[in-house]
Amino acid sequence: MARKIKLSDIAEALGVSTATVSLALRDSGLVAATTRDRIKDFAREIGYIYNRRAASLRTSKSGLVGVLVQDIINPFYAEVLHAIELELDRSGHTFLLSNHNDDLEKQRRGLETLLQLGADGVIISPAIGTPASEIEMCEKNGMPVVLVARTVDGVKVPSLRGDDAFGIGLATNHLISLGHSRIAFIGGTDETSTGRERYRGYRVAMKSGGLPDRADWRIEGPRTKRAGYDATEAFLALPDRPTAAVCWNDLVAIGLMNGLAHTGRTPGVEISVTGYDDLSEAEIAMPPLTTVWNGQSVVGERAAKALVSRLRGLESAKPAEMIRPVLRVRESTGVPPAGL
Amino acid sequence: MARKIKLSDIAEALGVSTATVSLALRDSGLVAATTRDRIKDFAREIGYIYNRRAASLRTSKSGLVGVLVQDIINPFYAEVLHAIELELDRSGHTFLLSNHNDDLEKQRRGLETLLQLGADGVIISPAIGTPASEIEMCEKNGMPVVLVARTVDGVKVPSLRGDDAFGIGLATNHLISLGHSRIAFIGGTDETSTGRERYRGYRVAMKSGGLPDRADWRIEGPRTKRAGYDATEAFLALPDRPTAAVCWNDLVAIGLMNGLAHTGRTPGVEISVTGYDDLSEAEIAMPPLTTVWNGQSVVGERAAKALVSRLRGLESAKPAEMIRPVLRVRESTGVPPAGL
DNA sequence: AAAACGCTTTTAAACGTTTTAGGTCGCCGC
DNA sequence: GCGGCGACCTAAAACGTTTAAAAGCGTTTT
Repeated sequence: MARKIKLSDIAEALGVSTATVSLALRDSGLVAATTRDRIKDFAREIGYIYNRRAASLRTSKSGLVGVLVQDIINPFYAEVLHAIELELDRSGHTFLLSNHNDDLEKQRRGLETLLQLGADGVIISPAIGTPASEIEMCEKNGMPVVLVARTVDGVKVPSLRGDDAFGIGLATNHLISLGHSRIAFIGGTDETSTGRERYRGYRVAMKSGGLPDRADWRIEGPRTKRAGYDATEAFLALPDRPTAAVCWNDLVAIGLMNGLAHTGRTPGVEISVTGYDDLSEAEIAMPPLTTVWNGQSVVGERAAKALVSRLRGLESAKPAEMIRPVLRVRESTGVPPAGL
Repeated sequence: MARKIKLSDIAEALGVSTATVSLALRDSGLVAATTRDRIKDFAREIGYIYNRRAASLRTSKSGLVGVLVQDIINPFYAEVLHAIELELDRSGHTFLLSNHNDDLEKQRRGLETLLQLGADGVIISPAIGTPASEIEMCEKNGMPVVLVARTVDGVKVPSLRGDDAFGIGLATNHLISLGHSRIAFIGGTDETSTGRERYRGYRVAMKSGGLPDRADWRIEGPRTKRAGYDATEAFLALPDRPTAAVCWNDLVAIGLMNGLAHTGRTPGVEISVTGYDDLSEAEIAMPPLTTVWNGQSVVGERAAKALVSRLRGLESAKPAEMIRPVLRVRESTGVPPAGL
């Protein structure tokens, strides 16, 4: 590979100064149109590559936005990310993706790397147990933060997420109105803000429906298909076996439905199951899954917009915003089997 | 936010030169242990943040590695990415993820951004129709490339992928040995190297089993669950309806199985279905999916290793490497129904 | 004739590191 | 008392941009 071409090479070849070249390449009105075209044509011709590190050293803007989530494999995040990417593309930012797997140390390293790279801002779904100080550290160093999907107590940065308690309430009430009275809650953990909200939503709905919210009908666990599948046995062994299960998310629900099917039971007939998120997969699951749309596209889009507006210096008006979830009734829920 | 702290701030406060600080922070043996500790302690105390842009401007090493794939939502890539990340982490590189959705223009922008950022190298699963010149452009500009999952004709960079023709042969032969003679091929496209290889593998297996490889038993399409689901109708309407389907990947296979289930058929009994990839999901699908492990973890790991060794200046010995796939027999395949 | 003006271009400093090529100092052996 | 050595430290240039300030220049105004 030949030595890298730089502004001064162009300047020299064309008999102008680097300042002119720099301005011309950025379409500044300060340089004459003919000069500009001559410079741009020549630059293209010799394959000049703009050096962002040098530029950003000078301007202290990098055009980079970090995005840190728990797990990029989770389709919920994948949908959020897709929306974020679309929006950041539009505003000319490059996005730098990483996952932290709920590992605080890994998250810290990720944020530090972003700081070192001079990222203009970061959108993060914080790991379990993230202290407010971690977020403040970023802000203090001039890297604005926007939170998605989860929140951190005691931090005053924009935060975009679905109204989990309300959403789970929709699913629970739907089951109650079908006639179920024994309803389990499967998957997830109380360690996240999301977790506490969802479980709370379930308990509130149960209580306000005059039903027991028995702690022994709660099965905690990871938030994957595999976890839902693995919970099947525990679910079937529950005391006064419930006739329905409110699942943490669609993945758990689909895993559970597969598990039930493997034991010869038909989800939606013998056992009703609800999911959460409304992944694109929910509709074609077997049976199609009753679930709650969690606004992932809206969350992603607004988060990106909130960050971009902070970058432009317009402090975002609303520090936190809740997206209202929507119930999607399909075939995984039905009336409880006769004779209970 | 206060002005950013830099080396010279530390140097000044401690009455040493920036050179000493720079060396000390990087644990150079050139500075006395006591000085080093004093500097490092002070740096930590005042919250110094290393400026990588400035450093890399000087060293022309960025520590960044770009990873460009078709679609991060696809769990196949997700598993490859996971392996890559693990490996790059180990070698101290930061990875910069992007997807191109098989859009050549988007891929070009992605590569250009990486070049501008001074990425040390890139691991890419090239978009459909990527010309060799695109890859060469990167190489020419000092950014080494490693290909994963797909390859580009006429390019001499390391390339890591599964042996698709062989793998699909395993699945097809498995069906033939169960007694199936009418076998469809569902999903994918001939536009990628992978596509051509898989279809070729199917045809070779059919022919060598003495069976017809009818072109009208091929249903092309996207490589998603939804596409598999949507192909159900077309599959059921195929002339001399096949008793089995070799699917492009697990996603298509699971979609098809769900589709078949929705029409009241039992996959694995009335219709045998094979997948490809052996995603973690395959095992808990309903029914558990017979599929072919595509070596995604191995592909990712070796790709990262190949790139790292190129970065270290040891040109990788083998330019292309094929991972040998493995058949995993589960319950989605069985003997054809009696009376055909 | 000088001043003012508009348009275009240039000069030169700055951004925060790394690294080369010394410099200083104390000590040793003579 | 000097040369040499080792250990530690530093001055200064370099990396490739951007940008504030200034300058050049041809025309017009005063």
